[in-house]
Amino acid sequence: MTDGVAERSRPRDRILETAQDMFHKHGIKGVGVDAITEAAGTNKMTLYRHFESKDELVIECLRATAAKASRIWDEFEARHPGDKLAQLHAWVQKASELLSADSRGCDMANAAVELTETDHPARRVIKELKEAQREKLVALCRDAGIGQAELLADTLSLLLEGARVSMQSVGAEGPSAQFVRMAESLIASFRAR
Amino acid sequence: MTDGVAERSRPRDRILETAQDMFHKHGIKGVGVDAITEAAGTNKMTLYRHFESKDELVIECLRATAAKASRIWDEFEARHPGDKLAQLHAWVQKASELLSADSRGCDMANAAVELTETDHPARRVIKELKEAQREKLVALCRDAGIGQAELLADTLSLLLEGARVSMQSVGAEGPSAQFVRMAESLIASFRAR
DNA sequence: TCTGGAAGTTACAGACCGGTAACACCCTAG
DNA sequence: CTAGGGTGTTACCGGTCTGTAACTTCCAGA
Repeated sequence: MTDGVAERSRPRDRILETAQDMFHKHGIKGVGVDAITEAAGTNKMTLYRHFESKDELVIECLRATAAKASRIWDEFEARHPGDKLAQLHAWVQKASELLSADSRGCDMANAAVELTETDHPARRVIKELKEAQREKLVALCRDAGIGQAELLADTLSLLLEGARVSMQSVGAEGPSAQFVRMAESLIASFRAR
Repeated sequence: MTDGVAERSRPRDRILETAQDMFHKHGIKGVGVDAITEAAGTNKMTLYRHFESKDELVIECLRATAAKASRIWDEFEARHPGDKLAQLHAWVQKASELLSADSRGCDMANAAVELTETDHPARRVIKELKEAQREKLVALCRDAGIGQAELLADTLSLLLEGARVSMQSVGAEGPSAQFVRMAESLIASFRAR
């Protein structure tokens, strides 16, 4: 049967895509490799021929997710070429849209919550990817002409991260409902300084 | 052997305390009931005589955690009786202290991330407890004489929630390092309106 | 048409999981 | 001293987990 994953792509790609989706929805420890391969229309042996372990698969999924996020940033630049302030507003808008569309939050943050072993191989990858995203937002704020760019970027980061996790515990009608308002008035106040 | 849990309390109390600690450190799905009972210096049968299932134990742990948090709020009132603004600053201070002391974040939010089944019995408890905490912070902001009390409370909530989860993915040197500064300047700007 | 590698199949190992049954023990209240 | 409830012990159930072995099937390219 088809599972939403294109049937005629290569097994490795199907596994990666299916795993991303299932890890996102059910958590990492909430999904077994058997379930992934079945949903991907393949089998366990094929998974282990392409990924040396479940942990390795998790890491590849996180990288893929980060790559998708990166493509969204490209859209900002494409839609508002050179206009960094407009891109920052677009970031807020897009973040809000993703919040409404999906209540399971950020895969990397969720993974960090689930994978508690301090030496888990995925942890350093999570940290690297999150740091890269932070750098990007700081650069965007700075290039948008904001003075305390790091502080604004970090505040926006925490707001979004908080909105994503709040969504999962109290739902969409909780504090996260006001995210856009908070972010926009924050940007305004930083621009006024 | 002793495990930090008082040896001469009742088994039920030892189990509850140990489970809280282990769920907090290693996550819910990362700890088995065997490990809990062993660390609590008792056995599985005794656990199941006091709690009808692991899920039920999880719920009791969350309630206990919320009760501890509630006691912290009592301290605010005790230390700054009647002075709600001082209590709000104390809230910021205390939040920051807890952030520094422990990088595993909020048990309820973490549980919400781990327990993805929408009908999991713990989810409604999490929602109730989180909503109660929200109410408290809103009331504190309002009683401190702040106009848009709900908005400030929700913004502070998201900042703290974000700081707690950011801590787990990027560490203490990430955006969460600026939490106090963000919170205080936010309070100041709300007071100025 | 032949061949070699990728993919599928089945079965299994070994560990862990939540939860239960049956029974022995101990300690305290009467 | 005795009875009984709380507790400890051991063994087990059925299920799930990650990961592997051995074998078969399929299909594309030479």
